[in-house]
Amino acid sequence: MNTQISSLTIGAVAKRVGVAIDTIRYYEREGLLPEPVRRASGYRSYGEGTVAQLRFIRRAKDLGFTLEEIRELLTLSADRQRGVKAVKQRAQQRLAAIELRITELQRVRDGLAQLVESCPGHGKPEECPILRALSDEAVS
Amino acid sequence: MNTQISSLTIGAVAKRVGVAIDTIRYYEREGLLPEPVRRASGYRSYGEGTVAQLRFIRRAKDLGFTLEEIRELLTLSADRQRGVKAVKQRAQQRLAAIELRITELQRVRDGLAQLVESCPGHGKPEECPILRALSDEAVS
DNA sequence: CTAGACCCATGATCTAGGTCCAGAGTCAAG
DNA sequence: CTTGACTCTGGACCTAGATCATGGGTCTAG
Repeated sequence: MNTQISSLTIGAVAKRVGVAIDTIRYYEREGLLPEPVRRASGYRSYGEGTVAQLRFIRRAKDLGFTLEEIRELLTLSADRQRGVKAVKQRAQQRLAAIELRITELQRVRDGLAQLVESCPGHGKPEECPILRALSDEAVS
Repeated sequence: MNTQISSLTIGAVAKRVGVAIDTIRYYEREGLLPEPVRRASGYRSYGEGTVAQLRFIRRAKDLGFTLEEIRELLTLSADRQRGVKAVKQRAQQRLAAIELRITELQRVRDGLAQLVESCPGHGKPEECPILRALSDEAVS
């Protein structure tokens, strides 16, 4: 049960997860990874659990969580029972933030698309709708 | 034609545009605003043109242009004839980048929404689909 | 003429998430 | 036992877009 099956160097972990060595040490400093066991030489020694945790971190980051939020998720996930509820809440918050951002971007896209369409692509700068829109008041 | 109608201090310009004084000086350093006329005291003296240009910058920023891109837009808009075409191209590029970003975010949203839906919000952490998804391999 | 608001230049600091470097020690293959 | 790859710590540096601090000069209303 308690057997230390594998012992990976930081470089091996980095390669498996596809992340830089410096990033691993950085996450450790930032409290996203626990301080690993050390060999006599001072080298960090990792097990497979670290690989999984590191993948967790990268995936959460891909979903747009900040490292701060991920640190919280990790704490929550360690809390059996109460953790799950809180994790779901955080995920819902993240979801809402993403949806808001999408809506914002769609507004921006629509505005910009209209400008691009209405610009002939030649003529005087003062007749270019894009430049006019950027210079004029109304921004909606 | 050449009359210096108004003479605004940096603070007055800042208030009109709704931007910090430091930001104006920063834009000047970064080459987004021309170096203004100075009073005998060394105070910067601005006309209405600067207010318009500053609003241009803020609006472009709201559309997601970087300051670097805005600097380019300003240069292009000063180039009569050829400027307009290039401006339109930049706007189209920006548009494409925004659309790509929207698509990416939609993918992320869909993934996260599915996780949230499938999580009961209670139970053991190892049964929570959110935590499982973050920990497990498949990321799609 | 003075108080308080404003402005000046210069350089440091901030956020986020890392990346890079120097100088020294360690490991493993041959 | 050497050589080359790897790792260690501590701290500096990076991007972008500002923001803040310091210590001083200026403007203007009363």
